[in-house]
Amino acid sequence: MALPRFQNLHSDRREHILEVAGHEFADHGFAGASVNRILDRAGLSKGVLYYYFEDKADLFETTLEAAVRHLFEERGLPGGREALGHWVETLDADGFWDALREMSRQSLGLLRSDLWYVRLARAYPRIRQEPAGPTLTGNVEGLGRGSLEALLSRGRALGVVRSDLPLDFLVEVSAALDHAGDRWIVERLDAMDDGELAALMDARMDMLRDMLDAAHVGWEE
Amino acid sequence: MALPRFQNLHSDRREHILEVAGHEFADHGFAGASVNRILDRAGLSKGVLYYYFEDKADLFETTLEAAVRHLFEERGLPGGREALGHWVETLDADGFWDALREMSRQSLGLLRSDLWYVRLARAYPRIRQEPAGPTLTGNVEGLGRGSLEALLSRGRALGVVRSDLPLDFLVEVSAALDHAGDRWIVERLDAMDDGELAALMDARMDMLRDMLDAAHVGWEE
Amino acid sequence: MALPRFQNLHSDRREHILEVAGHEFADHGFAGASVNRILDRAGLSKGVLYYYFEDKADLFETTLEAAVRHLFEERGLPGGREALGHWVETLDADGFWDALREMSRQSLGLLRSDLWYVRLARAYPRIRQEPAGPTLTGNVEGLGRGSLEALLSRGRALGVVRSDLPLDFLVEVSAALDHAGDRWIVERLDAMDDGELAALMDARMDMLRDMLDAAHVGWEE
Amino acid sequence: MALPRFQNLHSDRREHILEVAGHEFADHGFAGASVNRILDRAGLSKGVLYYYFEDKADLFETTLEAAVRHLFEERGLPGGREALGHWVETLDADGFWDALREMSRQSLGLLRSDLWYVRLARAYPRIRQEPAGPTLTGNVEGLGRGSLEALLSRGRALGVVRSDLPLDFLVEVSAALDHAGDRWIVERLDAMDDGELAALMDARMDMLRDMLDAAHVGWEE
DNA sequence: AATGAATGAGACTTCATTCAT
DNA sequence: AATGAATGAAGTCTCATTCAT
Repeated sequence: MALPRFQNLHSDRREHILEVAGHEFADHGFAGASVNRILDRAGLSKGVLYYYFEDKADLFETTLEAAVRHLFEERGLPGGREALGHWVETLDADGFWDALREMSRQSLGLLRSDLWYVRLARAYPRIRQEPAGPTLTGNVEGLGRGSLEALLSRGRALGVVRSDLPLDFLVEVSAALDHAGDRWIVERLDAMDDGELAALMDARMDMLRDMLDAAHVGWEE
Repeated sequence: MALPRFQNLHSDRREHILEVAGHEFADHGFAGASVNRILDRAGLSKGVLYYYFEDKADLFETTLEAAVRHLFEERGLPGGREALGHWVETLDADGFWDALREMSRQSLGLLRSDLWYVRLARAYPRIRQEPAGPTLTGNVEGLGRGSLEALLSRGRALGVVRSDLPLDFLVEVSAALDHAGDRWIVERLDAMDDGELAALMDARMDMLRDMLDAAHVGWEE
Repeated sequence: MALPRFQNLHSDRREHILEVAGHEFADHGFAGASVNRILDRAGLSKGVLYYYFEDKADLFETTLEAAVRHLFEERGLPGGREALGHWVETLDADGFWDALREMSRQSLGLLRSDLWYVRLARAYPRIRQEPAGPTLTGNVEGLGRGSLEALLSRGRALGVVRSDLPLDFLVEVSAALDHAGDRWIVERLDAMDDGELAALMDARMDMLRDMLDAAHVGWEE
Repeated sequence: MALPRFQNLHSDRREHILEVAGHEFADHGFAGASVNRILDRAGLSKGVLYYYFEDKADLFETTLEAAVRHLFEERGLPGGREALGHWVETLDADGFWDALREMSRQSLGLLRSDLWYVRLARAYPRIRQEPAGPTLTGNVEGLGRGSLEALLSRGRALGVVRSDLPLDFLVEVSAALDHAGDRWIVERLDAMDDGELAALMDARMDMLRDMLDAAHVGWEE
């Protein structure tokens, strides 16, 4: 994580660095991103990066974490795992699938945005798979998928999500399905009318529910 | 695609080049792969690669196509789209889900292998998403996902696969679910006993069937 | 010069090689021309070039010589220096400037052609100046500028060309003026009407005559 | 043009880079020049060139521009087009041909020099014609031929230079004649005594005047 | 007589990172 | 506290030429 001095930086400058880096990583992935390009575009000297960050991986991690924080704030959710947990615990069995639907809708909504942290979040599942990618600490990794994991965990406690499979597995597979659907839809966004879009979104949601439904039972963790 | 002379090469040597390249691309993706490393490991001189291939992208494409061909042969399936089509057409409604289960099982079986073409096939969905990736011809691209697409298309004709969503969408989402499940499983393979493995495999299959089942209707393409 | 076996080649094939090489050298100069590209385009094997030619420079020299020969034949002039000399000796003082005018006109006429030997001849003055260019034997070099040199020499004998400066100098300078004028004109050919073109051509010719006129006297060689 | 940091470089070092590059380009042209060789000879590391310049073309352009600037300073002329214009406007009809003679003499004087900027200026007309040459901005291009063009333009205003042909044409043709003459002379410099040299120089000058003289009239631009 | 596979040096360029100031 | 010049390895690709067959 960024060296402590980074926090002492004027917040405008800090944010600007993160923005430029966020776009670069979103555009080119981790390995493909160019530190030089980031520095150029941010109008920074070469040395400054290594003054504030350990290395490229550290910059990426810091940027990603900031992106997650921005996303939480954007949705009116308090940042951090704890606060998220509180929100999730307010859900009851009746509202559960609606909450999931809401989360699913947001993931698509994000696709249209050009905000750096949205773009980075969108690119993250891809970057995560890069062979030469940075080894992310559990912290950022957890925050990134925290919403979904917390939600499903709560769903299980409420008895509406299947418990015959490991929670991790469900999270992984649900996220993949979500992202694949997003990608497919967004590529054809211009060619679709609102009716088709709504139908696809609902179908994707139904798929998720069908997959996760508590009708399946039996796995003990 | 590779210059014609590549086909005239002694098959051992040809295969060796493909193997080395396959491992490199599987390990590092397209952009991350190093032509120099491939050349070194294959014991080739600096310039020879460009005697057989147009460029790096051509090498990748050729390697990928060879991998697909190997996979077809491995499974006892005749190569090429036509032959695949014939096989798919022999399926009837009763045998359909079993065929899908079989295909799904195979995708997992592949994960344990260290054969270059298996590793490359496994890495392909990831490479495909690289921002600076090579633009693949529809040919290779099609062959790679041909099995699943042909299968689902047949399933639809048999009335067992839902027709309320675009076929493409189903293919994309099914493949993503398949791969995500594979990845999760293979990372924990050593810590699982056979019972758990079988249960997961079946669950993944059930998820696929639930998603694709013809119980959902109404989308017109 | 090309190894003797080159002459034994079937004339169609020989001509084809020269044509492809001629275009390549005309397009890219000597250093910039790619032997590989020539070989590819002519459908020849790598080895064949070094079977018929010493090296790249030899190929260039041979091609250039063939181009000169073609040009002589095209103009209905017999090839070689001797024959040219005979033709020049038929000129008398009255016809001299007309012959020069004719020669000047032809140089422009050549600019419109896409024949390989014309293009090569056109490119030659440029190639000649390349620092890494081939050291040309006096033979080809002489043939290329032979017409002009013979003509001016004859003009001197007839008393119409100045003898106060070295012949070589006059040849060099006249050729440069000719080529520079050509280049300027051909770049604007599409934007000129026939009247302007004729005026320029005449002006260029007058310049040449003014430069060369025997009114200037006194240089002893 | 060179990245701004190049201007901040210590002037010795800057000049040294330009000198090495100037010699290299003068010796081998643009395409033939080797960036590696320049780096080696200047004692620079492999990457540093791209820290100061965009690419090879940018290095060339920068070097050329610096050469032009040096030449202006050398002749005691203020750099830039404006200043040149002022000087030219001081000429009157009587002094015009003397000024031209002076300029012509200087062009020969330059030929003896081994200064990098002189050599580059001398090589420029050749480099300009390279098929794969860099596309030069009008700025450098203009400065290089600015003197002659400004001079002829002034000559026209004074009524001593012919106006029956496009100014561009006269510039192009005069420059070519000048260069060809220079080249011829310099190659034989050692074998000539002062009298011969003076005679040739005068003759070349007379040729130029004969060509350009206002005795010819009628072309409207 | 003719091939064509193979060479390896060298081309231009980008990279993440360091370090003296 | 912060800079920015400098590094040098590695990147992909092209080149003219050779040589065993």
